[in-house]
Amino acid sequence: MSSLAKRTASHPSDTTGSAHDRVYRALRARIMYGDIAPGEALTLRGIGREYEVSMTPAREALRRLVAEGALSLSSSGRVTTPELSNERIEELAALRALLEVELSSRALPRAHMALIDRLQSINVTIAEMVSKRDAVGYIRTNLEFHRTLYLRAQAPAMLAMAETVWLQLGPTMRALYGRLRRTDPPQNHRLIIAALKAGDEPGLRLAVRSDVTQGLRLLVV
Amino acid sequence: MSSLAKRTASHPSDTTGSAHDRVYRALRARIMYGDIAPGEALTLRGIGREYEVSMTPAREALRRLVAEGALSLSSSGRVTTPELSNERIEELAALRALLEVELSSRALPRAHMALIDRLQSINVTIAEMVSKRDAVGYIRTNLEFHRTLYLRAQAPAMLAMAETVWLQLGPTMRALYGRLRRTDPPQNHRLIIAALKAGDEPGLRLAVRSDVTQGLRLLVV
DNA sequence: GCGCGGCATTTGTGATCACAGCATAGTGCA
DNA sequence: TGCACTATGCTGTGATCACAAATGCCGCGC
Repeated sequence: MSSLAKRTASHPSDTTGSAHDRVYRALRARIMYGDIAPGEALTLRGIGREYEVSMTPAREALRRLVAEGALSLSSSGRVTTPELSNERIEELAALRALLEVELSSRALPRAHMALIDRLQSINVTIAEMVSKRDAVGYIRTNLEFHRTLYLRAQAPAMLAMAETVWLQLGPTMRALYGRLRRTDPPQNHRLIIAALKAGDEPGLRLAVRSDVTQGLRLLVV
Repeated sequence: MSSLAKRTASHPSDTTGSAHDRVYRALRARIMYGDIAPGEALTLRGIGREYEVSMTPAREALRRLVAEGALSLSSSGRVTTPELSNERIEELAALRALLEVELSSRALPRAHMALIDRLQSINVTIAEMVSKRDAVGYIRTNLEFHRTLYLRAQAPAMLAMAETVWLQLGPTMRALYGRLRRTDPPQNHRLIIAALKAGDEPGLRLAVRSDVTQGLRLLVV
């Protein structure tokens, strides 16, 4: 409901590229950052109306997101944002651990001071989001922290897979960060930065695994 | 060329489901099993003519495959099967190792005798494909071996990711198995089966890693 | 023989439409 | 008052068309 209003207001009117791609990017960001609740239905004509395109580009954007696992397709062709089972959440968490530990490990030898500064600055923004109770902003900035680190791994295919997992967890993540009350500082992020500074690979792997796993553990009811 | 003729002849006319899904499944199988050479171009109208559908389902099938990384999209919208760089091949091989070692490890405690028998029988078929010099059949049966094992891991999201990697490597695989001349028995598969029988997890991880990595090493020119 | 410019064809994109299936709300009956 | 059924609207599917851009080809000039 509120997301509908926000959505229309906050459209940056990104007119670059083709229509279906514009719709795709907009929806992808909204899903990955938890702006859409699990179980919400998306219709072709609704999307088309919202982004001022016809059904054709809306359909392409939706099907692409379905192909990436960001949306689920009912047997009758209806598209909704998925409600994940506990087993699926655990599996996706395991995938995050597997992929992101490897990515961080590959990024470690290339981590200069400039990168660490950048990560620390992102951490400050995360703390702001926490204090503002901005769930979407929190998720977005948190993932930006991870992406910034993993970009140094020079492994585009692996990073793409990790982002696909984030996308699948997006709608569920919102439920998580609504649940955690305490204004916790990103403690695991500090451990990650410390391990990067020290060049401590085992420590880095452990810190990344903890950061990725721990939040999602709250989700498993 | 020859694949064009074979394609038309070997269509099992799978009429189940919607048109775009039928086209998608057919193309996906052909790509994954190396029936299409790297760099080959696919056109909307061409696919439509070939599978007797209009441009709309053809476009959906192609875009879905592009979303999964099975096909690459040029800046002008042209769709071709990708020609992978060495870095990309190495990265995908690393992904295969990462995912499939984990999958096999999860499958190990659930591996009954029936599964092992099944794997051995698939191995026999692989040997037949090798002796028949049937590259597509070899790749298909080889992947069936892996899929049969990983299905026991009860990790659908992880298996889907592994299959996505197979899909991305598909067109390149054909070039590989055209290159290896010797009629080698699937030695690593024997090691995998032996480790399964013995319940030897470290041995299993090593055998899977070797099997996945070794073939692709030949590809890196 | 080789390179370059212009044209015809092919290609992807997006809009629109007809149609069939599904969901839901409303109605009638017990 | 409760429930079953029907009908209306809504949804996805696939075909077709108009359009613009890019490709590839052919011939001309050097």
